[in-house]
Amino acid sequence: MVRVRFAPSPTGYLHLGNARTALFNYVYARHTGGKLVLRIEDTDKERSKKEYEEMLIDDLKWLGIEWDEGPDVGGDYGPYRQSERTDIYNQYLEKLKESGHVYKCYCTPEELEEERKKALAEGRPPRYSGKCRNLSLEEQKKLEEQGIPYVWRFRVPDGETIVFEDLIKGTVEINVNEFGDFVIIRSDGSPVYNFVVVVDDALMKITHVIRGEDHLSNTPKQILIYRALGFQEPKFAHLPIILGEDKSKLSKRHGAVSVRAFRDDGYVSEAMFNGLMLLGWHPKRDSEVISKEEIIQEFDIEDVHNAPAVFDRAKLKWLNGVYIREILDLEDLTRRAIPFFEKFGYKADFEYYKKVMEAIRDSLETLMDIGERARPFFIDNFPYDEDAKSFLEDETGYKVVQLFYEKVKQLDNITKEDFKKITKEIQKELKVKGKGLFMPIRVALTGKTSGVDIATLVEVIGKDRVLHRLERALEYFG
RNA sequence: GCCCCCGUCGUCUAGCCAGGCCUAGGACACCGGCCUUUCACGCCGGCGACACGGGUUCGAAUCCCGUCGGGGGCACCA
Repeated sequence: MVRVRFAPSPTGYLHLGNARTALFNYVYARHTGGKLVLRIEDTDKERSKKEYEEMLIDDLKWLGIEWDEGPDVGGDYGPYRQSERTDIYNQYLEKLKESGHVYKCYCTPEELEEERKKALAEGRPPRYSGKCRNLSLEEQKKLEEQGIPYVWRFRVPDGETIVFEDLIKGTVEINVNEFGDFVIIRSDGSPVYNFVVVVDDALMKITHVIRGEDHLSNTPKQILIYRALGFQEPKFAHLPIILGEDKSKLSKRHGAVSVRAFRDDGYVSEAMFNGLMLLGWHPKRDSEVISKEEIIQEFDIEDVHNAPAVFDRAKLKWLNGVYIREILDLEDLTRRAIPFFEKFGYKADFEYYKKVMEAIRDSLETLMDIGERARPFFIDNFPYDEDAKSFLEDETGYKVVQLFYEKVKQLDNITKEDFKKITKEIQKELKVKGKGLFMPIRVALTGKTSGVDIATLVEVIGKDRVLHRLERALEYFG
């Protein structure tokens, strides 16, 4: 049974990179019929916040990711919040003490920082010197009597090369001399990531660790701990990181990079899911528009591309448009669009929103575009664009609108068909066609030279509002 | 500085592991055309890449070596 996990630290919104990692884990779990565990890595008290955890969960759910075990749903391997697992970590720290894999280190952060700088300046890898490695009990006692705090360091065996098979990267070899004895318990007694991640993954029976490539160089440290504790190592798969336009790791500097931001900007979750998957993975067929179900069916972790990917906003936007105009069901789409209508102050009932969405969905890329494209359906007293005025300042144009007004007035109601019939009549009577015929009407009804299909517009807004707008235009340009 | 990872159109990628089917396929973007009462949508077409240099081979995008380039990591962060 495959067991994978997504283990974010609640230090902010759900970042696109993390979202993608979560997605790959989720999809892999579903593909293999395994389980996905959500674990909150909140060992950094300085940065972790409870409200961030809720936002994180909310964003994950919105994206369509479902987990089988986690802080909110429970499970057999909890607790799923690291801050609640302190006893467990202490228990395993004891084991490491007994086996002599760890020792106390009394060096101060200042001392270490100095060593670090010196090493860097001399072109050596900045690693811990091992100064406290062989302190005698008397020496330790003496230091403790002076009230000097200590951390627990893991004793790294000298010169060993750790080799592991990464499902994406292939064989990776790293010599442990690259890093010195590393801290696993802070001076305040709290455990550090590299230690807890191993204890948790092992105890939670994680079989595949799928995470960002930025963790690649941590892996040997973790493998050392797996071995020291006698745990079986999981399989590792390191996903290439996501880059910004400038090819550096995607961060806030690159603009909106949280799932929440895209959601607020009118992106639909299906498009985010699809789009994020495309960063490093590709369906077998040519079309890149692919549903969650099909992805789950087709996905395999070993098919993940191994080079970093630049996040392509334009493509995600296009994909979002595809979902809006071709894939989502009208009713569902309308429901999701309501917050956006409201945001722009466009008030109406559901049926009306639905008609509007039907009319404009083909021209939307994001739900935010509703502000622009839906305006003619809601705003009656609009300004006339400068470049649009000429159509009504033109004598024939003005006559077209006058005649159109007369004809609409005689109808009970106006439908698309009526509109076609009327304009055809005007065409004959005034001998105008094409732009000369439609533009004056368009400008009179919307104030613009471009936008939604006019026949549809008049049918949706109805006779009274059409008349009102025409009167207003005739008066304005008369 | 050291270590690790990576290098196919501007971008995401297919192909690479099992060398010939590749005068390198698709998608986004861009450009042009068509459709259309407008914008958009849609359709059609165009532009455009195997980082470089050696080797192995009858034959290399695919295998090997080197160079260059990019990225990540080197915390009492995760």
